[in-house]
Amino acid sequence: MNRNLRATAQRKLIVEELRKLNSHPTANEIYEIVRAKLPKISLGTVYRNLEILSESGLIQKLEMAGSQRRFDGTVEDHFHVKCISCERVSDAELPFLKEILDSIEGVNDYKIMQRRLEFSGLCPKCRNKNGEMEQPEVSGWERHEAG
Amino acid sequence: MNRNLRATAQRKLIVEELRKLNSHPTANEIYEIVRAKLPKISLGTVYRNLEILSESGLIQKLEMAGSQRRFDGTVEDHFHVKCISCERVSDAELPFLKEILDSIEGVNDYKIMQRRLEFSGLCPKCRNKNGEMEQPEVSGWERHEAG
DNA sequence: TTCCTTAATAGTAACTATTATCATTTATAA
DNA sequence: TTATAAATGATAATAGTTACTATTAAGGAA
Repeated sequence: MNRNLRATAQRKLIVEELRKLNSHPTANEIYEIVRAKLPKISLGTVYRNLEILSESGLIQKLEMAGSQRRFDGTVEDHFHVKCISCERVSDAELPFLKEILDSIEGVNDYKIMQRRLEFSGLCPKCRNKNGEMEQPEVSGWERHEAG
Repeated sequence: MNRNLRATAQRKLIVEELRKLNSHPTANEIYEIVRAKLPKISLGTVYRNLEILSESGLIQKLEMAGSQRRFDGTVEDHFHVKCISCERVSDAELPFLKEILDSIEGVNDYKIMQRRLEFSGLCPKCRNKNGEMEQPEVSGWERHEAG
């Protein structure tokens, strides 16, 4: 299943730069970073390599709900927290929870192969700026009786 | 925060049809369904209403990792399981886990406001068709020492 | 009831993130 | 050193979603 990956300059640089970061950049952010050293690299090459590299298990592809795909130079399985205000993503180590989730092998007759847990909220910086956020409320014609 | 929603035929129909289903249709699938009764409705109207209705808490917007947005006529908070083969999404009731997750109010100095748990795997139908799936393996120049 | 204001609509264009295509270049095994 | 197939850069295409705009129609006030 593992195709033979050639060690191209572009590919090596993408892995190298990604491993330097502990942020979780998007394909486009990675493109901007590697372009500093390899100005002729194309965005398509970045996308293609991020895909191939994550398929091969060399990097991790993060598909967070409702947002753009991000990538992680760290392969170890961990959870993520996303700031709903500035969109940044941090790692969350919660071994206790990881163990509980991994023990769940079946739900509704599905054979479970992946468990994804993702928190979102306000990061320390945005928490100060934003104060509190208000909740929407239901009213009017739309209310219905029972679920 | 809750704007005054007018009771248009389009809006009422979208809510009504969505509440009939226990599948989790995409915007386009909802468009096809309501078009049967309101042939002149436009896709933009469907998108706009799904957005407004979920902001108002009348329906639920599901942003599953790596896939298209889906909608749920049920507002009650619950988890989902997605089939990696046919893409269909089912509900998962796991009150035990829900309680644990809700008790987590902070991670890495983030103030947690939402917890999303999402399983994926093979649904009963696809499990029979597909048998087992293979794992990718790492090899070659790319290996690096420690994380 | 009729009128008025403004939200909502249909139709369409635009946009964003991602994938595909293809002629050319280049890593690597023979 | 050369042959070959993987990878690249440039660009077009696609999918899903959002924005725009002239027109229609809720729903409160007169």
